Amino acid sequence: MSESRSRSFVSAQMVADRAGVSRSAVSRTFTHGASVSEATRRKVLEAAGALGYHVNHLARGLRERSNIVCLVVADMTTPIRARMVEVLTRKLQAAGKITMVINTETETESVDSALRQTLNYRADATVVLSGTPPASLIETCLANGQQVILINRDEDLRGSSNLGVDNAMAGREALFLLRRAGCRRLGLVTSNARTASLVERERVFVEAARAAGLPVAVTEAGPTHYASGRDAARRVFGRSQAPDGVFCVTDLLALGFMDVARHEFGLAIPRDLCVVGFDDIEQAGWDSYRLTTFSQPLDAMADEVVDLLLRPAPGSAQRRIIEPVPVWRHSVRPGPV
Amino acid sequence: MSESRSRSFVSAQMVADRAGVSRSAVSRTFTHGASVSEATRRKVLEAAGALGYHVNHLARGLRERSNIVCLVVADMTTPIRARMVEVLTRKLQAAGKITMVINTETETESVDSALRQTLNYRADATVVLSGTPPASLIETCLANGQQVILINRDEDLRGSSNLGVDNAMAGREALFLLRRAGCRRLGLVTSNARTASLVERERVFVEAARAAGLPVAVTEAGPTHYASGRDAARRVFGRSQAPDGVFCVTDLLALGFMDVARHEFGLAIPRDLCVVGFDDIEQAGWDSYRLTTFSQPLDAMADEVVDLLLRPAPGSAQRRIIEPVPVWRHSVRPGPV
DNA sequence: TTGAAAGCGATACCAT
DNA sequence: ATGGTATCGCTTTCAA
Repeated sequence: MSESRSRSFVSAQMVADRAGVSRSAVSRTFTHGASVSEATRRKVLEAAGALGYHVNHLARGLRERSNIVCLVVADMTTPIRARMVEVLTRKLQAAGKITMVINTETETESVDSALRQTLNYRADATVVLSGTPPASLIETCLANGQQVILINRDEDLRGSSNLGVDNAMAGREALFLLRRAGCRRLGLVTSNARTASLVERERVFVEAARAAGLPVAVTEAGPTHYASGRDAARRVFGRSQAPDGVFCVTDLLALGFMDVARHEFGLAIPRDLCVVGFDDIEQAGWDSYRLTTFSQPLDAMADEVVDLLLRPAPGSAQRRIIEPVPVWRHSVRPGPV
Repeated sequence: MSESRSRSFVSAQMVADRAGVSRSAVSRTFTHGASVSEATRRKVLEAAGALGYHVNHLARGLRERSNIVCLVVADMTTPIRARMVEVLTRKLQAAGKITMVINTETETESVDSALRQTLNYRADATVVLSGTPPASLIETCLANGQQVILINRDEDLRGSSNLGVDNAMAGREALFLLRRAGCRRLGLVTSNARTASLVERERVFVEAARAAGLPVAVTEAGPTHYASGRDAARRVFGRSQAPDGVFCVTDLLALGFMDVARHEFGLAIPRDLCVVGFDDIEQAGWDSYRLTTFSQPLDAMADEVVDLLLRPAPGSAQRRIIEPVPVWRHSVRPGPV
């Protein structure tokens, strides 16, 4: 009867009518591990197929978990972020979750409204890749039984789970690499984003260098992009005392830095200049760059997120640090010239 | 009372109880353009704030549109795809929609299950960026009142709206550029993906060249990635008759191609070799490449998608072709040597 | 195994 | 302007 109207979703009731069974039978057929006779099951499946029935997860989510996970992210076109989104959506999907992406566009824009959306859609969890959510809102998410997972945020907000890479290690290791290459005049290039991760890499690198008696010229460029790396290089090599070893806190910065150093100042890498990056984006491996850098173990991080989601005890908010892995390529000499 | 239990979402009823009004009043307060007295409104808002209430969009979606849009996409880490996803999520969000991302991982993997998810969550529309959905499923989506928008798919499936760039124009223009540069031995590099877009660019380029009396050596590499461009270059320059003008159907292919041509075969670009790409990914503009290419008008495409969604007459499935815009950089000479 | 019925949370319609 | 009620589609008791 009512199926003829089309142009609207088909419900379990319609399937039940057509199959000549009760609405409950239909529900059971699609609920894993429910008891239905083979005969009923077949009838239901047949009717469902004919009608094009699909279980309404919205309605299902009314009573239990929605299986929705929100991803709050800015700067999605950045290679590293794109990879994070890809890995997360893929692994979440494999775990039976569906991902809602909330694009906060700029790091500064309020994550606030994003968190609210997350609440509106009754997401089981929110994964924050960008920005700093206000503590009060996190409180609200938690109070509503929603998990909050912060990635590379380091803000250490109570109740939220934190996941990040060991930035200190990267800072120390970068210094080690440059010193081993015999670099004497060190430089550090960072962006004006000043996120906790970036600041930490800078701090450790500079402090370790200072401890070794090597001062570091710090250059703060614009946003964490290729163009900022270029700008930084122009500034750095315009000065009298140009560095011969530079740690760029991000691959994108490093790539822009290298291009200007080479094409505008005629520097040979790694002969005249050694460069270390961070992230190991795909482009870092391209023949024109062959950048020595640190790879973020994205798979491991995504696995951890899924694990956190599936874990029965969400109360135990924790902080997990994952080690980045050094990737030696050719932008740093293996030893002094 | 019940608010103390926490660990569960707060409902309109709780807010109503606390504010001492009816559940309807709460609903009205949050429905745009409903009539509530200022006094009631204030009481509701106050209670809602205290309780941390957020309208349940899942429940709302039970009766009317869900405002969910599904994005079916593979190969998300690819710069062009990442940008598409970014633009779409951003513009959809601005239009009051929320985006669900379904990662189909590989072009070949069944878009089938993705479409089903879309149906499960009662998405108002599905935007397909990758893969070829089976016609029958599209049928089902449409029958359920869901819009289907295919981007750069060209499969021309009945009922779905199609959006794409003018690949023929790019093929023709690429040839024009290379001929003007005085190239005599033409080459074309494509991937084994053989999507409609890629095939079309190839077809038009080759046919136009043939018409002009210039044969084209076609090289089909692996997937549409940087590594495939490198492989192609190795194959192409290993042969006796190396080309002096090449159209790579994708920037990623072009970049890999350029790197090998330069670093492994010592070719100077554009002196010894001219290269044209397609997509205008960010890296194409980097100093190491300065690739002449065509830019996909992603903003316009996203606007069109939003427009399609908001349009009252979804019955009129249409096909919109948008012109890519040539981006002249330095991988092609302005004239003969 | 099966069907009837009670929610889940919100909105639209109807009276008031 | 306000409150009561039906309804959306599903899952889950509870009886039979």
